[in-house]
Amino acid sequence: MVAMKQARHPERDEITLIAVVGALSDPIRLGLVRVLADGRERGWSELRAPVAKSTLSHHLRVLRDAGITRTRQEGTRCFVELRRDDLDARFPRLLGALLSAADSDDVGAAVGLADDAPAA
Amino acid sequence: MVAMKQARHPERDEITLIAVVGALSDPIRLGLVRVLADGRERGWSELRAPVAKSTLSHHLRVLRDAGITRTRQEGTRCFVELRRDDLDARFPRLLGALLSAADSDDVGAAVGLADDAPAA
DNA sequence: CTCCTTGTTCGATGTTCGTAGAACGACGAA
DNA sequence: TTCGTCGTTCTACGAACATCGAACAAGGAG
Repeated sequence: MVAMKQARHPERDEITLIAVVGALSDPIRLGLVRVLADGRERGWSELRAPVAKSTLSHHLRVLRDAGITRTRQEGTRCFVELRRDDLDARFPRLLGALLSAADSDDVGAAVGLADDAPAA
Repeated sequence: MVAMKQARHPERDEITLIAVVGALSDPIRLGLVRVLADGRERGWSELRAPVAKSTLSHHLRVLRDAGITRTRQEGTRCFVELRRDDLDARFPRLLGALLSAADSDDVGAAVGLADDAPAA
């Protein structure tokens, strides 16, 4: 797994609003964030999205580059989690308001968890 | 002024989160929203943005189409205002959190008011 | 009526984005 | 070692987007 060369995790202070909002303006990515909203760390394979795996990898990279998620590697598996603390520190109430709004609109409903994943 | 043929104002219930977030992922548009955040209605000529007038017209249309602003015509002049009530009703706390975040990042600082415009 | 101002629309251009498939590298299992 | 799995990167393509200048239409001012 070519070792994630370029994909850095921005520091908390490097997170910009435009990058965050831009990343969340896509239904798939917002759906992924909704799935991660319970704070639980998820493996790639638990995530279900109606796109090719290369596309999913791309979306997860955009989220990571924007500072919205953190990725951890363990052997060949990768895990993602929401950087809720950093986001709340940087932009108070933004993530909460966004998630509430996403729930009421049911944005990214096509994104979900695999059947064998632990429930929220 | 070809009478704004196609640019409709979506009803409150037609406003979607994705359209709102997508519209606000551009620094110029977010800057415009910041300028309008005081609730005051502004004329086109009061708005200062580092883009050509046709581009400004485009950005204002995107905001209008997303349901973020309302445009009123008076003779040849146009006026914009924020649809704060509708946005707050549709997505509680979202606009406030977004504006606070935009202030802390000083997003769209290049957008402002003309010198002769009434102060905020 | 004749300008002048104002904002929209059109056409064009260059860029970014979402998407997919193929090839690759790293790890684990047999 | 030989596979098979997993995720990334490369490459490519169409769509969407930001931008501008020019042309245009509707009013207002003279």
